[in-house]
Amino acid sequence: MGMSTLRQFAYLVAVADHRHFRRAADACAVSQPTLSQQLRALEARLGVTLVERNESPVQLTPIGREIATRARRILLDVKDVEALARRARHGMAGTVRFGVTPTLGPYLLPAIVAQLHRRFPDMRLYIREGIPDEQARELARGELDMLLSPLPLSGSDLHIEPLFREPLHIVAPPGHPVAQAPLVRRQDLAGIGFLSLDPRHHAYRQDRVICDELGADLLEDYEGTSLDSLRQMAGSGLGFAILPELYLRSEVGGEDMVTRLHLADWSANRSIAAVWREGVAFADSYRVIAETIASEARRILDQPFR
Amino acid sequence: MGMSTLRQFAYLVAVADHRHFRRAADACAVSQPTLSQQLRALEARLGVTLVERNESPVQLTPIGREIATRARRILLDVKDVEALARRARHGMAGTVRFGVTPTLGPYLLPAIVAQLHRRFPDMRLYIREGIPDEQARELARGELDMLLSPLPLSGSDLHIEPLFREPLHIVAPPGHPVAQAPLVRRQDLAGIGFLSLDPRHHAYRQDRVICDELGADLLEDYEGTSLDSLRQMAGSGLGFAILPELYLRSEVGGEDMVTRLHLADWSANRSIAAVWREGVAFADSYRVIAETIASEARRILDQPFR
DNA sequence: CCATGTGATAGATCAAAACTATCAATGATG
DNA sequence: CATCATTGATAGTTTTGATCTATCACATGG
Repeated sequence: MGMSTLRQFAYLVAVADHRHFRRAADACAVSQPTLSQQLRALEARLGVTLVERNESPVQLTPIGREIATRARRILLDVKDVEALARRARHGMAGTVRFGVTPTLGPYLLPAIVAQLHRRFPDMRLYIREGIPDEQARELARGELDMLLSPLPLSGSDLHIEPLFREPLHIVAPPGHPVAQAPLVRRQDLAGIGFLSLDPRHHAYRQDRVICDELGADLLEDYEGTSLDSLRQMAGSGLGFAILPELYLRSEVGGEDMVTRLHLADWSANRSIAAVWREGVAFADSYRVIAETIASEARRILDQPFR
Repeated sequence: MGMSTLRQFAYLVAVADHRHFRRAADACAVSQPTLSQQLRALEARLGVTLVERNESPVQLTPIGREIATRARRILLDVKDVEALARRARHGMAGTVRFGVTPTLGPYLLPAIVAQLHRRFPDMRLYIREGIPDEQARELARGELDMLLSPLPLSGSDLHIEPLFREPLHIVAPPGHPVAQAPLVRRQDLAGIGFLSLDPRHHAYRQDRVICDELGADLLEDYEGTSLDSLRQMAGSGLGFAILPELYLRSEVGGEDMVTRLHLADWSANRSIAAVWREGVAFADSYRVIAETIASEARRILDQPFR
C-alpha cells in the first residue's frame, strides 16, 4: 500500500497554478501524459476527484483546492529541509545536546550561546547541567552529544579536548581574622574548615586534595548544591570555600558576601575540557564549538583581575 | 535534480524511532538493505550525515535529529491530506466558493452555514455577494463553484436547480394614506412611486414589470444598494418598495419603519435557484447544499406570517 | 467542415526501489 | 582465545513504476 508522492503533489500544484495540463507539465519538466497519469494516480489513491477536466481552463474541485493548498505547504516544508541541509553542510545546524557542570555552565555559557547563535543561526544548544561522571555515561550512551567538564574524566571511546585552565581561589567569611590579614600564607590555613559541594562532583574531590595539601579541614556536614549556595554559606561564616575564577568574575556570582584571599605561595587550577564520542560525524562542528568556548574563556581570564 | 522522497523521510523517522536498522526496516515492511540504501541516498541528496553508524544503538547526528523531526511533521501532514480525502469521499470537504444575491444571502444564509458546518465539518463556504448575472459569468469561468440566485438566469452549460418560490410584498411609508386604509386593492397603487435597487440587479427588472402591471411609477432617481437602504428610504417617505418575504421575516430586516400592504387581488413571487456548472465532479455535494437551503427556506416560509 | 487546442490512452523504455545472498566488523561467550 | 551472534554494508538481480513518443477523441471557433 503506497503513499502519495511528493512528485504527485508537485504536479497537482502545477496544475492549480497553470490551470493547464501542458503548461503545468512543461513547468515540471515532464511530458503532458506523465503529468496526466500521475495526477490520475493521485486521485485514485485519495479516492477523490481533484480536477475538473471538462472545463477550459481546467478548474480544481473544492477538495482539490484544499489539497493543493496543503500540498504546496508540504512541498515548501521539504524545500526547507533541503535548504537547512545545504546550510548545515558548511555551517552547523541542528540541536546539539550539551552537558555541562553546574560549577561552570551558568557563568560561562550564556555569552557563548549568544555568540554561537549569531554565528550559526541554524544551530541550537540544548544545555543540561549534571554531574560530570554521570554525563560522561550519558554521552557514551548517545543521550548527549557534547560535554564541557573539568578533568580528569573517565570513559572509553571519548575524544577529550582540553580547552583552558581556570584558576581557583579561596574565599573566607568577611569577619574572619585570616580574611583581614594583609598577607596570607599557606600555613595560615592549617586547620581551617572548608565547605564543598556534593561528593559526586568533581569539585569535591579536588577540594579534598587541596585541603589535604594545605592541612585544612574539609567539612563533611555541609554540602552545597551549587556554587551560589557555597558562597552564601561561606559568607554567613560557616567556613571557607574554594571557588573557580569564572564564577567569581561573573555578574551572577561575584565576590559579595565573601573575601577572596591572596596567597603569595599558593595557587591551584582546574582544567576544563570539551568531550565527544570518538569518530562521530559531527566532530568538526564540535571542535568549532569547543574553540569558541576556549577563546571566550581565555578572553575573560586574560583581563586584569585583582 | 531529484527531490527527497517521502519514503526516504519515513525510513529516517523509523531509524530515529528504533535506533536500529533491521527493526526500522521491519517497521517499514522492507528489507534492511533497502532501508540502508535509501537512507544513504537521502544523505547523499542532502549532502549531510544523518546517522552515526559506528555507534550501537545507532544515534542520529544533531542535523539528523532536526531533519527527522521535520520529516515526521511532513509525514503527518501527508497523512492529514489522505485522511481529509477519505472523509471527503463520503461527506464533503474543501472550500466551496459560493455566490449569492445581496437580496437573499444575508437573510437566509447565516442559518444555513451553521447547519452545514454542523453536518460537514470539513466543508467551508466562502460566500461572496454580487450581481447575479455577473456571478453567472464568474461561475462559468470557474471563479465560483455555486450560485444562489433568482430566476431567470442566463448562461450556458449551467445546471439550474429551482429551489423555492419566495413571495414579494409591497411596503409603504407608515404615514401614507394607502398604508392606513383597511383594504388595499391594485388600483389604489396606480401612479404611486416605487423605489428599487441598482438596475443591474434582478430585483430592478422584476420591480419594473410589477410597476407596469400595477400602473405604478418606478422612480429612476433613487437606487438603493441593499434591501436595508431600500427600507430606510421607504420608511422616510421617499416612496413605496417591493421587498422579499425572507427579508421581511429576518431579524436584521424586519418591518420596522415601513408598513406592509395586504392586497387581496394581487401577489408576486420570485423563484430562487441553485446553479453550478454542468457536469462537475462535485455535483452531488452541490445538490446536498442546495437541498439544505431549499428545506430551510421552506421551513421559514411555511411558518405563519401575517 | 476543417484547423486548432485540449487532455486521455497505448505501448515501449528506462530508472528507481526492492529483494536475496553474502560480507566485514564488533562484541559477547564458552 | 576461538567461536558465534548481531549489526549494518555491499553486490547482483528482479520488480515496480515513472517516463517518453505517438496517437486518439473531443470540443471550439472560424
